[in-house]
Amino acid sequence: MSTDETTWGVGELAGATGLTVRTLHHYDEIGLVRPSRRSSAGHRRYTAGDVRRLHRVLALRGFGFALGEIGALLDEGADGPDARELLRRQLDQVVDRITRAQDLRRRIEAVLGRFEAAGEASAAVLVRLIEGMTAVEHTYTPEELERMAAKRREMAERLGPEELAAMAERRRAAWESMTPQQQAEMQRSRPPLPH
Amino acid sequence: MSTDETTWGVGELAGATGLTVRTLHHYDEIGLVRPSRRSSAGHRRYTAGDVRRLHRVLALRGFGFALGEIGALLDEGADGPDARELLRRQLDQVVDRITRAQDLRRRIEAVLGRFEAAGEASAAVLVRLIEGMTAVEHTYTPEELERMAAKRREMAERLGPEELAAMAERRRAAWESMTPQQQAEMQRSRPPLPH
DNA sequence: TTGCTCCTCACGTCACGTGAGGTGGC
DNA sequence: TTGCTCCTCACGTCACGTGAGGTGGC
Repeated sequence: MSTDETTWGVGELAGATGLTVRTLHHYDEIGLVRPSRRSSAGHRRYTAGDVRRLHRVLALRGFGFALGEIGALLDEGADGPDARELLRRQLDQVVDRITRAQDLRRRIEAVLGRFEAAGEASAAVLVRLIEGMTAVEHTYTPEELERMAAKRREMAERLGPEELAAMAERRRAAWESMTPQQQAEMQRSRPPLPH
Repeated sequence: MSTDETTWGVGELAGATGLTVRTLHHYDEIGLVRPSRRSSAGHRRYTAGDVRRLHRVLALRGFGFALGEIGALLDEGADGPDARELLRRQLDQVVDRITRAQDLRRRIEAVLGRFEAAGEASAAVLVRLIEGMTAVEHTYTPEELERMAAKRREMAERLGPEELAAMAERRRAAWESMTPQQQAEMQRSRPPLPH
């Protein structure tokens, strides 16, 4: 049995996979995908086995795993990470990402609607609109928020953007008149700010 | 008119906002929110105006803007960024994030289902399942993919995970038997891999 | 004197991007 | 000899986290 001598250069592989050469260098550096050979000039030579490993890496990467996790999954002994658990955690994270992104989307669309309704397109107007939507909401329970949201939707049909901005301004002024302790009190139920 | 002398310390403000002290230091460093004063000992003292600015920053941050964009929005002269455009771009990005996250969610759920149906819970099985789902799909048109997906769903009911893994293995072997040029040819329509 | 808060460096994170300066094969 | 690909440092990105070592007010 002689070993199969077909190997690929880093540029060929980059072209075939859509990766950059730098990315392949990186995977080599961190030990994720190492070319089994080097040419006499020190150039990386990837064997069929290396290419196979690379494609597993890319498949796993497409599922959202971190490079470290991918390495652990591919190199596992009996000790490796619990694959099932890892996958479930991935799922939880994605679901969470979806939820928060959808929430953000609704908020952006709401502001965008009011913003485009406003005659003036200045950044100041935008800031006030966003300020108005953000400031007090976290203070209330979900049910209260729902009622307020409904009320606000209703009002948005009667009031123009300027009046809404004025209201936000009043809320802001109220907030600023509080001591930090009172502010903290109002925000107690609030989780670390979204990222 | 005498200036209002009420000021807040960095710790107070951190407590009230849920930020860390380090975050406030960071915002100071990059010039986003600077305390107007320092105590004789060099401690940061935030005025009501500073606190106001901080809250605008947090409101904008909650809408997904980068700190640099927030600074530009708050400090804009007539030259500042086009707020409307910025907001629209935000929306586009979120919509895109949602789409990709939902797609990933479906793929994870599909693999998770097959994985939990499989008796063996090893990482190797997971890798093969994911490999099988990823490898060839990018080669075909959306319609072909749809047909294949239907076929696969149908087969998944008849075949066990081992057989599916064996099929993935055959696809992989076929892929590896190609030259990089042929592989590139097959992947030509494929965008840079998802991140 | 003991805690507590505050301060300023300064390196680490994650997955590479982007030059900088140089060498080898066609 | 000219291009082209390849090489190895090594700093930059983004929004902070995390000590390290030290000072000031109650």
